[in-house]
Amino acid sequence: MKDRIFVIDGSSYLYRAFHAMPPLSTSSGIPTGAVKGVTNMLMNLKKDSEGSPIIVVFDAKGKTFRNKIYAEYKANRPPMPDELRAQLEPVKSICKAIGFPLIEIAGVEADDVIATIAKKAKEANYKCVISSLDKDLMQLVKDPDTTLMNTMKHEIFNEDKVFEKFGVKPSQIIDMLALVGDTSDNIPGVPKVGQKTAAKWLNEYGDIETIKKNADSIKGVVGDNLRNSLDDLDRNIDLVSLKTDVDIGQDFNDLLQLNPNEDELERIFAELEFAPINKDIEKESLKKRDAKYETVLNEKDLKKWISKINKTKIFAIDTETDSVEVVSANLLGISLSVKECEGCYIPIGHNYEGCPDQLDLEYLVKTLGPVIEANQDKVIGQNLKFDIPILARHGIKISKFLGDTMLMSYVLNSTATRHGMDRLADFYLNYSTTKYTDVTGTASKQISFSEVKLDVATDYAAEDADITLRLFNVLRPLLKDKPVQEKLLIDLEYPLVYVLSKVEQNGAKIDKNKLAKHSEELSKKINELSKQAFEIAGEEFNLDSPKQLLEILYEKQGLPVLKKTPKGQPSTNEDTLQRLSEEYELPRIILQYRTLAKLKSTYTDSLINIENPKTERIHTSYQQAVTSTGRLSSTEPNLQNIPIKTAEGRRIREAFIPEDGCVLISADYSQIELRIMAHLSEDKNLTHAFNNDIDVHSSTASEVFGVSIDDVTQDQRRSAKAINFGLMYGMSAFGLTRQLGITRGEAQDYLNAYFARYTGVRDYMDNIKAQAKEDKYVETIMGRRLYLNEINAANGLRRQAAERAAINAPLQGSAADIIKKAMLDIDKLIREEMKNVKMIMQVHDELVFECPKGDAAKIMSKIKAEMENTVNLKIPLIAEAEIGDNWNEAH
DNA sequence: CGAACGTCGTAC
DNA sequence: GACGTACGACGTTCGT
Repeated sequence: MKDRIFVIDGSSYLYRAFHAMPPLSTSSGIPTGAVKGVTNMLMNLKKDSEGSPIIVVFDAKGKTFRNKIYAEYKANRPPMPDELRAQLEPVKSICKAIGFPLIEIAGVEADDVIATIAKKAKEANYKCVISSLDKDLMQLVKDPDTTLMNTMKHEIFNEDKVFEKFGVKPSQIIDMLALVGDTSDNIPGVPKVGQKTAAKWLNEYGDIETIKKNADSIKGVVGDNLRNSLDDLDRNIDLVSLKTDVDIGQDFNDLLQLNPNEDELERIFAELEFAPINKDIEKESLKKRDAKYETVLNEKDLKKWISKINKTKIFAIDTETDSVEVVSANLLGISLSVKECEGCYIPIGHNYEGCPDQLDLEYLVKTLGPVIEANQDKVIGQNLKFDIPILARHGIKISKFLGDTMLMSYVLNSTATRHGMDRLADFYLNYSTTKYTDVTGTASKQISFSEVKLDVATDYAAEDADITLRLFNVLRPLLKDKPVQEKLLIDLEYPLVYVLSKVEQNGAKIDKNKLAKHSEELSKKINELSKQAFEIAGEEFNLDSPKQLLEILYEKQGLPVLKKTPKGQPSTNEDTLQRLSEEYELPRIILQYRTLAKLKSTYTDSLINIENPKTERIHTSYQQAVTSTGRLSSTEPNLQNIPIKTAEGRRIREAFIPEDGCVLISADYSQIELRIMAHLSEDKNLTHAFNNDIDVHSSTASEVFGVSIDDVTQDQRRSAKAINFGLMYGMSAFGLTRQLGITRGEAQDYLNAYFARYTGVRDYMDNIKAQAKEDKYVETIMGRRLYLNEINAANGLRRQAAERAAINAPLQGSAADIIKKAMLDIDKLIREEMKNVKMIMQVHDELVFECPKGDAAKIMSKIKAEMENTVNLKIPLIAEAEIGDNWNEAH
């Protein structure tokens, strides 16, 4: 048996790439996302194939023999989207230029060509690997020398694997497909028969002929269906059986040659503005195997790397630690990379049976530390907000850096992918990284990184530095094409890394006793409520289980079903229970139970648990590259959703306290998103209200309800407030109906009245939607972009959701930009003239500080002024600040 | 037994 | 289906 040949279903690659990739395009607007995706996949396969022949097959236009058998074949296929059609020819050109033979035969489907090639390969003594997961092609695996491969996962479908996946042997695949049918090809199967049933029958009877003979012994509706479908089955078999005798128009041996045309490839890449990708993929195909990672264990090797750092223009750094807690993690090692595919790991804290001697931490800090510090403007990393403070605590101070790949990716496209390194490597480099849990294990079997053997640790850690460097080299040119976003990155996000890091490390002090006492009280009330609920229900059940709850409420108690969840279950959410509780006791108790259980589990208990034993404060982690709009998010704990609306909830805020002798200052932007709406829309009425410091909701009420501002009732103001908020979220009349408990007609009247008075807002909303449809993105005042892939989607629901996001993102995102800038400005103020002030929290439009009692009034007014002057809008920005002995008092 | 998903509820 | 952005607790389901 000779070597393998690979066969690619080009059309399926194209569709997969089209859906997997973001809608990239050239500067002139030619779509290129799918081309890039396919190119990456081809290059990847080329690398994996180790020089074996690769053949690419495309579907050609025209009716096939299947249309003769069955006129409706593929009749319901939607046409290829224009954006994809435009990328078909470039993909083919690239295939040819890379040198892959390309087959496309009019009136024959790609699957039949592939089947024919597989047969010819067999005759020529080749193994055939088909890069596809198409279930129609699975029938070919009946030959042990033919396999299918999931290229992304390097998973091979042989006979065993097919059986595992489909429950039948490859030789039974045709029969199974005939029984089940195929909605996407418009082939009707036996009604109510899916893969499971078909597999059951085939395992029992062996093949479709025997099933037909025994059709009478199959019971139930499916049995009837089968007996009614017998005529269709023969036709289906003909439809799903692949032809292996297609005239492929050329000699098989000619297909085994690679005919690359590098000049042509370069030309196409230049035309598609792919230049950097070309280089990287070429390198990629060479280097995954060749990457050289070394462990630095002695002074001589360390000196070598020090020299490399001094000579290079860019180097990547990454740290390994024994914990993810920045304030207490111990450094276990540092990895470096100065050149793609090269890297080192310098362990200092590994500790296991037989571990070689490592360099001393003190020595490392003394020798490497100054070199890193002197070369800090060459430093790049992935999420340096973690590494910089760790290094600083061990004596290596990096006070500025060249780049952070996580943030680069985030400003380029906040929604293209998540921005963890594993995802970025996959997305931008088509590289599958070694995962942390691959070397440490998971959960109960997890070991500390310090126990990971040095060779394994080196491969993992040095790869991290290497990949960071490679990512940087790919991302930097992409950013050069987007100077506004690059500026946002360098002027806002990078310096913010230091501020966030400091806020996280400052942490917030909590009154644990107070929380514990509160928790105790909650327990008692929760127990009482549970008892009451069980009494009414007549049995005990888990109040936390929506499933059990709906059985009790709707089945046993027979309450009316007012609303269902998206999955069709009767809903038990707050809204529904609220309405039910007007008439019934049980839902009212459950609502109370929920409120208290939530407070206890999510807040009191969890805050106590999460206090850091070393600092006796809680240190949240701010995520700088998570939200689509540019906001921060906060985890472990989430400090951005601490209760405020109810008195019981506010008790949690009372447990956030200052150090002895200090107070808390809370400063929050007043109506910042509405002000941005006024700024962006230049709406006369909205602008007037803000310019004259008129309460904006009262002002809106006065306009909408046509009364003088002094005559606005509480109820009118409440309605106006709902309208103002709803508008920023793209809310419809329906949403307003629910919010205010008014009729649909009334809600529509309100909205009509609003837009009649606020024409600037109306025009802004229309314009931003139109602009989004044109550009596929919207921008904030600082040029942060949110790409809206679904803004032109055929699916109305998704399209409308994207339209609402188009309205909301510039408002929410601009507010995020502004407070981020305010944080930088205030941090500067703190460093220069208020060293005794700590910034300790950010909650979207609010900043919380801790400072000595005596200076508080002065500090507060400085902070307020800084926040109000951080940007110049067409309307004034107002910050409201207060001082308190706990967060509840200060806010 | 852990990962992934669904439902619910908290914030701005 | 109908209001944007998040995180997390808890239960359930699914696959190893």
